[in-house]
Amino acid sequence: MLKEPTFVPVGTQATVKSLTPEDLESIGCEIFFCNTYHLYLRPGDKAIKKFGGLHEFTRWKGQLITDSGGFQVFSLGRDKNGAGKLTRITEEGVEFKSHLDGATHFFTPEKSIQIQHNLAADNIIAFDECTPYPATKKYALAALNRTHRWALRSLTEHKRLNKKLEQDIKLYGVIQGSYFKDLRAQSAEFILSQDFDGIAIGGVSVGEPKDKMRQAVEYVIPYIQKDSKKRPVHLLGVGEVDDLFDFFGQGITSMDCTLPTRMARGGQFLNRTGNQTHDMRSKFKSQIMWARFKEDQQPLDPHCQCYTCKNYDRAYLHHLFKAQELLGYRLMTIHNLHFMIHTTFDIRKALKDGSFESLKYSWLGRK
RNA sequence: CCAACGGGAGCCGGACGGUUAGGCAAAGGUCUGUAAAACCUUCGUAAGCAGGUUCAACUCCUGCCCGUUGGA
Repeated sequence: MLKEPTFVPVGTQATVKSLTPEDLESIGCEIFFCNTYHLYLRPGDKAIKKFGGLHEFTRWKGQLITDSGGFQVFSLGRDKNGAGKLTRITEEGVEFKSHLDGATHFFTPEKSIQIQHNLAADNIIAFDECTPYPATKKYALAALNRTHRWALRSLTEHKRLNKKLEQDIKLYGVIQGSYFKDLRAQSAEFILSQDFDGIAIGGVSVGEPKDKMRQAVEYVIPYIQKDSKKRPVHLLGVGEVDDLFDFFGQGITSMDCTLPTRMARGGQFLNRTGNQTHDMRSKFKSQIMWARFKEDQQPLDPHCQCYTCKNYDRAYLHHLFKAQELLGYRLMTIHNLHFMIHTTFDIRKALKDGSFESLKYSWLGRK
């Protein structure tokens, strides 16, 4: 489990795209996030179980956490370029149409937990519904209550399997409630009252404005801070640079996000000094393919100590991306993850020695 | 010298007597539990040259130029 603020890279298909476990280790990565739905479809959780689980399969020595498939209820459930929805939700569970071959699969909370035990990450997540945005209060409430029932079913199945398989996997329950203060409160109280090993906050960063996202999280902060068991709290799917400061400072212990790795593959790199702007969304990022970097001999970020910045300049990265060379993706992913993880390390340190507020202000220019 | 085919945007390229397919490249943007090495904008008023036919020519006709291939 994660006791200190931790940034969790996403490696949906049992790989953080383009990186080896050694790369991850050298970046300072302690844990990454795999996906139940994707690995169930391919190569199949049974196949991974034969190898002794994800650790053996991937050769990754650090921690792992698997998502339950709950996010795919949302992401596959929305129309994508008119391609149509791939899910159907009932009380029993969720029917998925595989994005790979269109075959129908049915996920229940029990099934998600069974798959996750087969995958055997250190930490797993209860099956939930990531409610779309915007949602009516009526729908959000119905989805919330269903997610709570699924949480209990997940918990029961999880305990049964931990005992049966003599495993010590940790289960996170997920707080939902969309953007409604009372629903978030209700969900926080319910999830916290149950015997989960960890608490997750879900249903944010699904297309809403940033201030709404921040507010939805802040609705539940008081509850998690009062948790007598002092359990770790994972914020699902959040991880822009300013989010690290906003949430790690308030008791969130971990968050995962695809953004640093996905941005890297699109040529965008994180840096502290790149943009003269107060817009947090673009303040810390630049695009290596910008014409201005064609002959730039500086590293991506002059302050960065990552492998990429210590060895290569922007002009080379610019070239690699223009030529769509694979090395570019790898070097850029190393940089962006290093940036997120080491910024998180700085936050850890600052929280311990009391300098957090000034560190945050120096980055964001606000409290 | 003869013959066939061809000549279009920075490049590739289909269609077609009337509204410039589509790519690539270029310049920007977007993304928060990865259907994502993805997606979205913008930008292209171009037709070897000279004439002709036509209300209208990238398209049809004539000549020339250039290229490829084959032949003498």
